[in-house]
Amino acid sequence: MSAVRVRFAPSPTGFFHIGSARTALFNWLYARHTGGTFVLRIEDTDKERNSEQFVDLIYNSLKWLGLNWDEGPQVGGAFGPYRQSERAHIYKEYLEKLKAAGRTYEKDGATWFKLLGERHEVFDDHRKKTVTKVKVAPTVIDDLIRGRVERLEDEDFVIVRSDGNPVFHFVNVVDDIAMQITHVIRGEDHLSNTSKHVELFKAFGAPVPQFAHIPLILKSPEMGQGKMSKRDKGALVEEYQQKFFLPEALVNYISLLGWNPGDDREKMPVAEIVRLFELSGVNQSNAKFDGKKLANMNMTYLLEQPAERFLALAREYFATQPNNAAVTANEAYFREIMLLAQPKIKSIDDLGAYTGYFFTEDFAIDPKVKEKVMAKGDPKARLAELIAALPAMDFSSDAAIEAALKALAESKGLGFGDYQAVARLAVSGTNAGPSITSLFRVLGRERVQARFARFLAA
RNA sequence: GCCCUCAUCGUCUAUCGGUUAGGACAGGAGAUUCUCAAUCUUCAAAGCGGGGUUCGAUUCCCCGUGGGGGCACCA
Repeated sequence: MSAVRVRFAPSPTGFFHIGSARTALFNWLYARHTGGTFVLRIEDTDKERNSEQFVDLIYNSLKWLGLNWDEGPQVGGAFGPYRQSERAHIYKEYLEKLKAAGRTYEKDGATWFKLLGERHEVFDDHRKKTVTKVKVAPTVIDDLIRGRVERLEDEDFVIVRSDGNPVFHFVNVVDDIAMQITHVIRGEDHLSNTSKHVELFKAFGAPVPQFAHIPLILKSPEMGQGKMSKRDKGALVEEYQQKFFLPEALVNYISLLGWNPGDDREKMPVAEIVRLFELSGVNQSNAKFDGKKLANMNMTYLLEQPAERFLALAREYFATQPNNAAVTANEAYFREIMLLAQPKIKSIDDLGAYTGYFFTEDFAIDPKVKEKVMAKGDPKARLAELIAALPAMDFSSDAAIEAALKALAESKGLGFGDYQAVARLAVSGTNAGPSITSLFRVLGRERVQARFARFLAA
């Protein structure tokens, strides 16, 4: 068996979305699993809709996801160039082969691919025009995921437009031949096109690659009906990058859309996915995208990040935030706060909201929380007692603070909770956060004291 | 309209003809806790319909139905 060569061939006509990422991932996984070659090819033949900005986005998204390519733009390879806009001479050469074989003709200024068989005219009432049908046997597609699929390809089709530009079906097949692609792994939306491609491969006398049409990713029920498109919220890889999702969490999640390891495992390191990935394990039905499950996956990854990685991500995140008080904060202070936040947040981009009050005295008091806290007992009195106790309190550790607070509560015949809620509100403006003892210790006596006083005065 | 394709909890999925149809996310309840999360326990939740084949079908076949995709001088 010859070495596996797969390709991911996006067209830079829009943003890079989850569906593209999954197609790229499955190609990459298969290449890595088999020790084959993963080729990146940019299908930029549609001059109208292409943009260099989208080309860069493809590179950036793939790199962010960790899907490195062995051949393609930026890295080169023996079958370049890897952008279709630079391969015109190759298409010309292949077109000549087809012409020489008598498989083309000119009509309306375009070049058409000629199917073999008897011709007859027929009126197509859906398209409302007369078309020429060719009497042919059905094209057989042997698909690694779908099984045997037959489709009647019975009309000649354009391969070079009247403006001289070759069309997708043609360049796609030429490139797959020229780049010696062995497995075409792509979305099921291409299954109907595949009969055209198979006929072209045969016309070139080239071996037909193995096809593997993977199921599509559909909108989640909240997003509506149909396949997920670039316009859907949450559909763009870029969004997750900007929200500082962990790329390995996204990769893990999308690997589970249409594939599974054959047992109950879901969270797996990518190396394990590579080890287990088989095309035969890819299922046939479309999957709906579930942002909640992705978010959960991201959280579980976040929880187990080593401190240094988490801190690096946190710094990257704060660097993009307009309020950069956290960026200029004392290094040790920043570190301590972030490590308190890590086990609590669901996503890196919660960090701003979750830790804001550590970095400014001008933090908001949540009115709903305030109402709730102030309704129970006599919180102002508790706060006054805390203020009185604070100067003598041992701030050296969480345990010391806890002991002091418990002693205070006990001396008044009250519970820890009677002090905790109001203290937290005064010091952070919210009811969510690290333990009150950590809050005291990290903020320090002076800040706590000042915030208590300010809260009482307000 | 024509062609292709798919069909298990709300969602992602397991099941190689015989299971109390399992797991995960989301949801409910509880435990734990100084709050909020996390965590743990627990509850609810599925074989689209109809025919076959078979001793026995979620599983195999057919027909419906429903979903998805495609039918360009887009990719």
